[in-house]
Amino acid sequence: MRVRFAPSPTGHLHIGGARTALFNWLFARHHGGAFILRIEDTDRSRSTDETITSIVDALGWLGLDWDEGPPAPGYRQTERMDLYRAHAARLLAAGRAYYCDCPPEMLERERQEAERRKETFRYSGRCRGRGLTMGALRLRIPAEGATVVNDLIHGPVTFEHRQLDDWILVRTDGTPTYNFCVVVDDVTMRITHVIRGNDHLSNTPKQILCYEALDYLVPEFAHVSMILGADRRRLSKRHGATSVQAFREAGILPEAMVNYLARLGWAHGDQEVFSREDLVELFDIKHVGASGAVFDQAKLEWLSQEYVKRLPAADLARRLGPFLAAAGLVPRETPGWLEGVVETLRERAKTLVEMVERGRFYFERPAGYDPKPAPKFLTAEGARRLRLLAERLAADRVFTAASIEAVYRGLIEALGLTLVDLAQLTRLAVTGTTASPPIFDVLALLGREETVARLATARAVAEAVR
RNA sequence: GACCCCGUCGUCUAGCCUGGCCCAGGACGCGACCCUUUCAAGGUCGAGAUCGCGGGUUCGAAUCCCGCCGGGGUCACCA
Repeated sequence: MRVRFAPSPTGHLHIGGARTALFNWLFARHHGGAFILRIEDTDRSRSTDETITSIVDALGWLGLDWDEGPPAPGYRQTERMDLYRAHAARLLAAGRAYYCDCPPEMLERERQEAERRKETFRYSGRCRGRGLTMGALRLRIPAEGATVVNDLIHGPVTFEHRQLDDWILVRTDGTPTYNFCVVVDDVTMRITHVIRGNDHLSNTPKQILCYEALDYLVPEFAHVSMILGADRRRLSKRHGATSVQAFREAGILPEAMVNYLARLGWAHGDQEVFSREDLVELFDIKHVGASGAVFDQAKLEWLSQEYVKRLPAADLARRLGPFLAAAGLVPRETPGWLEGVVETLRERAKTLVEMVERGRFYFERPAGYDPKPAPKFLTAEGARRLRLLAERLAADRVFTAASIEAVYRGLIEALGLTLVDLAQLTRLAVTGTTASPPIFDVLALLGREETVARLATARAVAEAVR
């Protein structure tokens, strides 16, 4: 079995394209077939090498590796012009295609006329029997009968031939049209299953007729539904982030993206979390739903955190690296330190970006104190407590979460306080806010010196208030 | 407009082929409570779907049949 993903490089890889790519990849891996990447860059003006690179990067990030495709030559339509020419010649020689010299203005007039009569415009077939030797090349469509697309997701879909017209294979300037390229490419790449977006379903009968005219075997088709925005309209930039790149930058984990995309339209009973191996093993194109699916960022983020929670600390720490760098934060060199930090943050971050924000205080001193709780804690009494805390912590040689806790327990005992009082005061002093991971872990990670220094700073502020 | 696709909690879905186990199950989100040094995480409970609507078949329909409505896609010498 051979499948392909054929994006046109007109921008970043879109979420919908990513899902189509994923379904193709899963299908290939599940059946031990080949996954091919082909770049549909016929429309040169809109294609750039940057966008191709961007798509390739996005697929790489998602872990969708291809068995055939770039950078090997021959997988970009612009490199395959000879193939299209040869197939066009065959069609012409076999009488399955003919030249048409109807001027565009005339066709445009007919189109408007048809529109006025509230009819679908279809080419009249004026040049069918004229035996011209130049012009645009059109495919001769049988007038009678119907073509049925046996879609793996939708079941049989019938199209009457009278709804179709003799479409253009090759333009007057000699360039092949998209629908023709697709057929030639799929056929010459020996694609057995065409899994693509639902928006191509209507084009499929035209393509099938072309396969038949070429006397080729028709592949199987599976048309995946569209991804919709909250307003149930096709997902677009208007709905916010839609490129894979954007989610990557937002710190979503790729395994979450893959898991989420797979679950969007496909299900395996009640299971929600699937490893890549699970997906490869369980994926079945027949269980892909036929209806459109609304993209739900909240659920994606939930899944992302599921992976944040279960990834090995070292792995997570490594992945956090680029995000820390982007925020201008530098982790300590101490072996295991960043892993420890990440360990305290994983239960409170859905994305790597959120993890950086929530853990910022590990890397730099608080720029200020949260104005809401500050007046409550940074008082004369607060200053006294901070002094006592700093004194006792400075004397703690081991400085582990356990030893620090002992210091706190001892002090609340002596002062007749509860742990919250001291914990929140410390949080404010050390992180700038009253929400943080378990405070003893935080202090242990910060180290004795840094902790004492931050307590001293806060104490100075508290005393100044007085 | 024509043709084609789609229509189960707000959202993703299971169930539909092979009617009864479904006065519809799970998950996200939402609410409450528990746990608790804060925030989370976790646990428990809850609200939430007359299965798009209307007919029919049947002892019985989300599941089968017919009609309708709503949403989307395609109708280019664009891809």
